[in-house]
Amino acid sequence: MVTELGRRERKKLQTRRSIADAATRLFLERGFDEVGVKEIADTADVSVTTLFKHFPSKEALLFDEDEEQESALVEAVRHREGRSIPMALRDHFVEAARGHADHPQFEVFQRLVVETPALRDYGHRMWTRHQDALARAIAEEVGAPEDDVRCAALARFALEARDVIFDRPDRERAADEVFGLLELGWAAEQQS
Amino acid sequence: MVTELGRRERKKLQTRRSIADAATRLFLERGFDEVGVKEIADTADVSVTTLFKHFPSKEALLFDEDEEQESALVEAVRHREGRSIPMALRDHFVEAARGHADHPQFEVFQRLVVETPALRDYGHRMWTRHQDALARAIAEEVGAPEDDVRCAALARFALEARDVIFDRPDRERAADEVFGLLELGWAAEQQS
DNA sequence: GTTGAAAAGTGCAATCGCTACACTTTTGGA
DNA sequence: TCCAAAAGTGTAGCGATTGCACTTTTCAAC
Repeated sequence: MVTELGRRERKKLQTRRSIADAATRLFLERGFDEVGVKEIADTADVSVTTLFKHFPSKEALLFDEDEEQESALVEAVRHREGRSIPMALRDHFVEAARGHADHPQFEVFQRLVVETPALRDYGHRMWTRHQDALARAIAEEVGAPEDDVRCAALARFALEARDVIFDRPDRERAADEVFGLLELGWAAEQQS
Repeated sequence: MVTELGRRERKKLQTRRSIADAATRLFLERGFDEVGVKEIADTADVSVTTLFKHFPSKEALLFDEDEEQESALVEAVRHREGRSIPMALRDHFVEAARGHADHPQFEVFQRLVVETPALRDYGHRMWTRHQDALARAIAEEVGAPEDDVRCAALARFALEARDVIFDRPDRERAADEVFGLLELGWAAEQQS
């Protein structure tokens, strides 16, 4: 079902992109706190009002399109080929980290986020938004009630694990240890 | 070493208290977003400048003095009388919840925090600040290096556990399940 | 094709949290 | 007694965000 979007939608997406692009470029060049929304709007050749019609906050300008992340998490739990759920999630994170290692832009992006408190917080909040979706996927996978506590906890822990692992030198080993912590407790009282 | 603080310190603490009290009262009466810092300052009979000399942000007005929480966490890990660390933390949370159940003011306070995104976020950020201290205490307890990954992960998970448990009807059972998830994985590869 | 309503964009004024600045008052100790 | 540090004040201002009234563009029904 390819939704052949008309000129209107196309233009809308276009201005949205041009705003996000301008913001990302300026932020990377000079730092989040050193760039005002006015300047971003000017660079993208739109009004400040328009900018805020497209994005709910200054921080949101940098975190665009993370719907893929959520579905990727859910997929990781679903198609896991015999592995336990914690191990499947571990692999998912490790692979994602490897994927990012390719693009050198990502390194700079991460650096900016980590070093700017406002962005660090916003990013973390966006990330943990996936908790419910992930918990539901896990529950469905093991036939538990949708709001099972253990599933919710595992989802939350897995999402938090990313940050714990992130600032370690050897991330792969860190991932092993952190998810290893969840593995046994999860296996007990659980069929898969 | 009782620090006999002089008139100056006493007055400072006094204005600080009167600001915090005014803020708390107004927030509880009308909601966080419905009260401006100007009004709080006026109520406490100080200038806005003075208010911000005592508190770093509007949110901080409600979360005063949580240094006790950190030491309580560390103590829970230290004096645990044979229990495993996850179980000691579980008990600590359950007891804390029971203690709060006594004061009915606390119910209202919690309600305000949970229902106000800005406060929810701020509270969570303050809470997770304890991660490092807790992780160090755990590491010291089991003789692991100060920055051990498993210790850091257990600390983070335990702190996050509070929120997972909070909105469940039967918090005690929820605590059992959530910390049970950590128990086995922690016990493996660990002497205590 | 024309037209009319919805959607996209604009510019301005205002709110609100927060900070810098220059200033007065208070206070504790030498 | 006196002085430097600390506490407090008022104003002016910044920057993100919103509401409002407005113009322009676009789509679709007629």
